Amino acid sequence: MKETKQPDIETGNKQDERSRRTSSRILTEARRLFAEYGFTGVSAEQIVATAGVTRGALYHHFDGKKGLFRAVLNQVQTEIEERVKNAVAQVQDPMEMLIAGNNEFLAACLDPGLQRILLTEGPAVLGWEEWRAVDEDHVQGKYRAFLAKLMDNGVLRPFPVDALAHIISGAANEAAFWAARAEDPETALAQAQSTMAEMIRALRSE
Amino acid sequence: MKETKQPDIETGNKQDERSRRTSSRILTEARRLFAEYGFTGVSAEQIVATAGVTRGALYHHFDGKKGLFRAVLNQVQTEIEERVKNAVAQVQDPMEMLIAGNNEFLAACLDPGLQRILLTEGPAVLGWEEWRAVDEDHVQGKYRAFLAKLMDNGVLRPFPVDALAHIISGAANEAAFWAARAEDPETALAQAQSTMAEMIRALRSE
DNA sequence: TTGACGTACATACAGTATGTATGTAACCTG
DNA sequence: CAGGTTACATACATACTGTATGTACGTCAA
Repeated sequence: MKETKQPDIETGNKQDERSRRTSSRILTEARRLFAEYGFTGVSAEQIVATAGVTRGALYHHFDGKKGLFRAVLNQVQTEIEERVKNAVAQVQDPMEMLIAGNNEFLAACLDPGLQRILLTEGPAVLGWEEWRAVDEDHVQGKYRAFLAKLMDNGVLRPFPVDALAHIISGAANEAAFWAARAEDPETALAQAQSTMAEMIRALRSE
Repeated sequence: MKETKQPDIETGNKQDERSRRTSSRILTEARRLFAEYGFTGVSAEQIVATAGVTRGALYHHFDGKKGLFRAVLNQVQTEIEERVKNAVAQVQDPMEMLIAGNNEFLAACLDPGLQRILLTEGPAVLGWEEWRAVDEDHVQGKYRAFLAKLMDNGVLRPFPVDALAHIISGAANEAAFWAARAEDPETALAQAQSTMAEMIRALRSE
């Protein structure tokens, strides 16, 4: 059976132990290599070679090279979800939660490897729709729901919530690209964060 | 000599005539097929076959498959540049020029094929940097300069201009993705346009 | 006009990629 | 401890890219 997802907690026997180690090593190397060379820039053979196995193992654990990429993307998304969740939990004001989450997302995407997997390769390899579906499951879905709540509560002025969610998300993605490549990424990050924060605050009900 | 650019106006002799027809047909078919299947989803052989030539012609006129894609992207960008320029020329108020240009860009990107070439495949095939460089030559460069002017004139509040330009551009790109896939793209487009317009207006000096 | 040279391709070939089918050793289970 | 299952490795068929080479046609000077 091809995974792509974690196989729900295995029993502790020897085969499963071996399985997990192998698939985990493939996943780790795939992430490293995809991050550096992109999906088409690295061959399945190179990935499994650095992981010390053959392509047989890859096709056993994942649904081909594309399935492997999917698994890598899910891992990346899960990590970002965690970071954003933690950042948001540290403030109380709803408006500031929005901004804190956005700031943390931007900071996370400063890593060029993560950025390439998530933002550059993701949509091209999986197609925009599948890519968005993955995102929806991790951060975008909750983000949109939160926006809707803020509008219901009258904190934000009324906007078409889907449109607004995509606009902000797209802004953040591109800002992250830019910041990561700037001469001084840290300064650029700060500028991106403050500029987006000001734009978001401008959406408040006056 | 590999082109990628138009070969400056050829003399009207028979060979050049043949050359132009061949490269033009390859370019046309490449655009159609890249738009529908993406860069990796179509082989060079398929492109030249529908164009009625062989891969020899492709490698003669373009710098390989990637060079062909570059040429297609440039064509797409040139068309968008033209559309946006015309739309902007129809209004006088600087603030409205900004919004009119943005609206027109969003409308242009409703076409899924154009969208795929420009926004999905572009960054993945060429890398974000080269992709941005192409964009810079066509619309992004002028856009940024215009933003800077509006800030100098005090029409817009002061922002880091690079950050702001990328934020707005990224917002537009993602809004276009969303609108094109919405159940009702026309309504979604209108929502994306009005929402972005409101956000842009919120940047004015009060 | 003609013959030499350049242009615009076509064809052939080599290298590398992917997916699949099949083999096999270790493991687990009744 | 036999029989089936799991976790891979190996072998193979197919496809795609780039390059090297061949060739017919066009062009131009003598």
